[in-house]
Amino acid sequence: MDISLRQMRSFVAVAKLGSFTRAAEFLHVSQPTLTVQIRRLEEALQLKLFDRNPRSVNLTRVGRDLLPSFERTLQDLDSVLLDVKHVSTAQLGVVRIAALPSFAASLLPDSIRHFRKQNPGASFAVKDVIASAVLGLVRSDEVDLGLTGGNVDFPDIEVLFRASDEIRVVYPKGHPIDRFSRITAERLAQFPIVMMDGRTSVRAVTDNAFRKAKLMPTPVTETTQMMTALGMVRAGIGITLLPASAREIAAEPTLRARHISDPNFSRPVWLIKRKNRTLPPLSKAFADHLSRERVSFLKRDD
Amino acid sequence: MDISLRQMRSFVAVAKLGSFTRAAEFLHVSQPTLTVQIRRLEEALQLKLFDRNPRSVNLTRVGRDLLPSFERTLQDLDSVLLDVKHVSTAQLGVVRIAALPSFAASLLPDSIRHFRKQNPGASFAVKDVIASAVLGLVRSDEVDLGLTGGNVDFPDIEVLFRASDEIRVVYPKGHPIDRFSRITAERLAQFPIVMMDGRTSVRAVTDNAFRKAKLMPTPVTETTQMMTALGMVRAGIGITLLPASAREIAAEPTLRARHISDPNFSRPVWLIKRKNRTLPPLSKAFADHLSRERVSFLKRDD
DNA sequence: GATGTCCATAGATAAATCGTATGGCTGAGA
DNA sequence: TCTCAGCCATACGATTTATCTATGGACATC
Repeated sequence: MDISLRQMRSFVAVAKLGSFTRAAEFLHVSQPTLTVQIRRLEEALQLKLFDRNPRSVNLTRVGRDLLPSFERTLQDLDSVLLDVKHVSTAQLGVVRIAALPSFAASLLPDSIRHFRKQNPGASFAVKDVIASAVLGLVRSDEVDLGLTGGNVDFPDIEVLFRASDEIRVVYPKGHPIDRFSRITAERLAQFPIVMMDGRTSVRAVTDNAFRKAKLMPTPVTETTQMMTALGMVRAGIGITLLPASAREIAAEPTLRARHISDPNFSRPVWLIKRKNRTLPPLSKAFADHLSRERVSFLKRDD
Repeated sequence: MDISLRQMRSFVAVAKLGSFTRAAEFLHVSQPTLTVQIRRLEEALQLKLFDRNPRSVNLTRVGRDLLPSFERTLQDLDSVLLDVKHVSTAQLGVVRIAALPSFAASLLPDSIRHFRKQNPGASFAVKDVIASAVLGLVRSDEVDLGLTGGNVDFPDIEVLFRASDEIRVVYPKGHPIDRFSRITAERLAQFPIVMMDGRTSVRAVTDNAFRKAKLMPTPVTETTQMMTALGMVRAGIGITLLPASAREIAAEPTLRARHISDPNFSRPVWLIKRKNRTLPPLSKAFADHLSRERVSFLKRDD
């Protein structure tokens, strides 16, 4: 014989209201229902909980001792269930997302701001890590979503959304390249280029684009940070190639960033999750939000 | 739609064992039962809790977040229910009892010691107060049992047990009264008597006994404490009249205590409870214990 | 491609729950 | 003392819920 939550709620109601009839009203059930519930509870506990008289209902001492425990248990449970309700209706939750540092700095902040306008109960846990770490965090369920570039073609990874982050050429105003109306890989190769370090995903993309165009431009300098590359460009050392999403470009008002007429100069942006894993409602909502959102510097690949 | 404790237990079992089949074994139910329980729970919460694959069952993130709450709630409840079980089987509990100070010092300590030999889980809350306070504490449910003398004939008071505490005469060895084989009220009245204070229940009994015998013995001294009366007797000031239950008599090895051949020299001892109130199992057991127990200085009035 | 493992589904049966109608007890008031 | 009102307990039929057995379907392994 086991006890039920309904029995516990019935017990608390009768104890607090001191009457089966009033408790029945309160719980929207008939009075005999409560009689049976309490009797079953007493049978299960093998304890008399109430002393009944036609005139009054009184807790026995063991009933009185038991009341606070049951009450606390029910309150705890109800507060958990209320939280659950908010989670299930996507009113509350933590969106755990791993992203490449460039996306974490450019794409995510505005998206999160917009999303939180409509979902004030959303909080975010953003991990800005390199591409392989994004995959690792997604695989180990430490994050719900991953925002990354590179290869994501794995059997345990599902792509929710794909876009392109265009790689642009950045040069000082008045630079000779500015006179071309269309800028191609060949044109770029004619100028000294400040290139990103070989381990960065940007460099992987540009190297690949030049290889496809059968060109081998020589880097005049290599930098790890985009900010450093821009400093070089400002100083007139050369031009550079940076993703459109890079916020750093805006920090240098004397520089111009322009589109390159070559589809290879773009890196893919993937929103991924672990395959066969259900997203929390709020994370799902954020994923949908990202998919719907038109980000100026991203090209949608639908 | 409401959730049930069984659903919660099913959820925890499946989550911890990572398998519907193993959880079903563990809970001694069939596997489809668990499938249905979990589905119902998910419907009630409007949340997917598990990602099912034919090869593995994994908690979703919301499921993972929910698990500790449910687990804690169930553990709390189980520990309460375990306590309840011990209480219901009279293995555990607090016996709350109000008693006249004389009974609290004489009758109760040995009874409690014997009772605790058989019921090691019993603890006691003893209030030693005057008779009217005993009634008050019983009426207000602050104690389960009352041990008192005097009048207990009230409609809201139930007598569980009645005995008599014999009033004995106490005198120094070799005192002239010692030569009588039977001691009557008349014999007592021939000697100077150290009497208890008029407000004590002992004095009420002896006054009444002498009045019934149409005697008016004059007190040579009045004392409030039994110990003081005994000191007077030891010093040869007179004889005194004390209840057989008085432990103080044993402290004076040069004194003798003897029965008085007059049924009026005894005070009633009542074990009472509030009428229409169920006793906790352990308090009930103690009341039964008191009723069964043969106390040397108490005469049972069955 | 066959097989085994595991979860989901379907249908039948047993159990529990609930509401209506009714009975029984107690205390207040005539 | 009697009657009545108020309140809880009981009985019974209807509905819902829980459970089991049998079986289907998906995926991984060999």
